[in-house]
Amino acid sequence: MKPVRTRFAPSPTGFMHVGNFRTGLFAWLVARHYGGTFILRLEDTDKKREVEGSDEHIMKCFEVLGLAWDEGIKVGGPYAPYRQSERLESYIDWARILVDAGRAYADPYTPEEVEAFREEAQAAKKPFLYREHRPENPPKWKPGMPLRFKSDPKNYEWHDAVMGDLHAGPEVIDDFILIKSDGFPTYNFAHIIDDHEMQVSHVIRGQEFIASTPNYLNLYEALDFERPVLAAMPHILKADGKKKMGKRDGAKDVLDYFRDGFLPEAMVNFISSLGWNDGTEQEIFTKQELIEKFSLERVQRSGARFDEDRLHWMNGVWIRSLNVDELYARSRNFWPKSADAYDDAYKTRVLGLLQERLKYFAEIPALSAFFFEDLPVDLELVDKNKQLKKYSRDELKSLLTTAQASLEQSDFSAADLTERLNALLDQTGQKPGVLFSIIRIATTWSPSSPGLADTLAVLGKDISLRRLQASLEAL
RNA sequence: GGCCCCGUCGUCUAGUGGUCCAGGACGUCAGGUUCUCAUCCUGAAGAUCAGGGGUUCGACUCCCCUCGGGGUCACCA
Repeated sequence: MKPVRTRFAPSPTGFMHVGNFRTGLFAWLVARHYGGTFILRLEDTDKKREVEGSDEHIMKCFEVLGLAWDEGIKVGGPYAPYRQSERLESYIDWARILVDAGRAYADPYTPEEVEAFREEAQAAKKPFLYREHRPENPPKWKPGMPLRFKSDPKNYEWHDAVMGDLHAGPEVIDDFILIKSDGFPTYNFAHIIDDHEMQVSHVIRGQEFIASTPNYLNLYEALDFERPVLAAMPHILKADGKKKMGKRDGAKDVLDYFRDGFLPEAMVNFISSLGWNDGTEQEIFTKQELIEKFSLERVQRSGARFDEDRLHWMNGVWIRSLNVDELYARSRNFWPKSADAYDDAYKTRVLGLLQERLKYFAEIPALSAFFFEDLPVDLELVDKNKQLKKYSRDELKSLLTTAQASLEQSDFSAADLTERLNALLDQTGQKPGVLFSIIRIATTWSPSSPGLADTLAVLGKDISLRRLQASLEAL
């Protein structure tokens, strides 16, 4: 078997969304699975659509999710350069070979004339086929003129690693443009030359290319290139597709998720689960497991919707699986301004309490606010509380006073706090629903918080007692 | 419009002729875990396998038709 070499070859036309990225991830997985090579190539042959900075963006997506490329832009490799705009001579060379073999010719028409042909076909409700207007004596081609492939229409059957056996008739094969008048090759031509020169073994791309595959097959023959393994990836659809699951993808920028504090492990796990599974009931996969178990044959043929709820759940699973120190190291950029005054040890303890209720890091400020600053007294928390609203302010105050007396004696270790809180239950004859609720509210003024004893232990004696006193005065 | 691809719980999916009156996960709902939120545990609802015809002793699985969705028909990728 030939060495496995896969590539991801995006065009630098904007940010990368989850759908694009998954294609790259799968190509990466195939390479790693077979101990092969993963190439990151840039298809920048359309200068008009190019968006500055997208190459950096693309690379960052891979870097941030921990997917290294062995050859490609920035890192180089034996088949450099890996930007198509820097490989122009190569395309011209192959174009000349095709011209000399009588398999390519100059397109003598103006864009307007071609457009007229197209409209004609449209009016007749027929698909447009340039070859029906193939000129009899085309001028000799030279750079600056559009060059077309002289196709040889025929039936094709081919195997797609994902879609299975596919076929198409000669009616879909046409004389497409090889080299544009600006001297740049089209994707249709350039990717075939590059894949051949770079020894790419698996061409993994979106299923929108299925329709043009017969043309590529025809070109492979004209060039006498070996066919690579072909794999068409189904699309990822919008989550809120409702009835009109129309528009494809619509997914967010991959980096947006990273900015919101989703873990690379979870992103890779989740994206790979969109359209792939290993046939067992396993849901959580490490990158290593993915590498071992992945196969194109098990990729789904139908499109998948991007369900953020499921991503949230999965990210939570990964957050809970990390130890706190590791988690803290990764969460550094997500703490609120008010946390600046506190040291790493304190924030790590806070994070320890947040860990099991965090879905992604961007939630940290909202969930941890009361650990860093006194929240305003909000009497509604008391008045709207199902248990507390049955009691008068004086009764509640009396409970707090009793608690205050006991807590003043505490060393504020979680163990001692737990013991005292339990003793307070006996002493006041109250249910936890009442006693703990009022203490929790009086020390956090937050609608929710981690367990009372743990929260007080992290808050510490000074802050806890000070807030208790302030609340006593405010009630 | 031509050609091509797809169609199992709301969502991601298991399923390759019988072990499926269809299994798992997310989500939802209910209950439990000394307060809240979350975690964790238990349970429930949820898919006439898009519909209709065949083939077969037997079909989610094979064939045909219909419907629905998507892709493509660029000097874009």
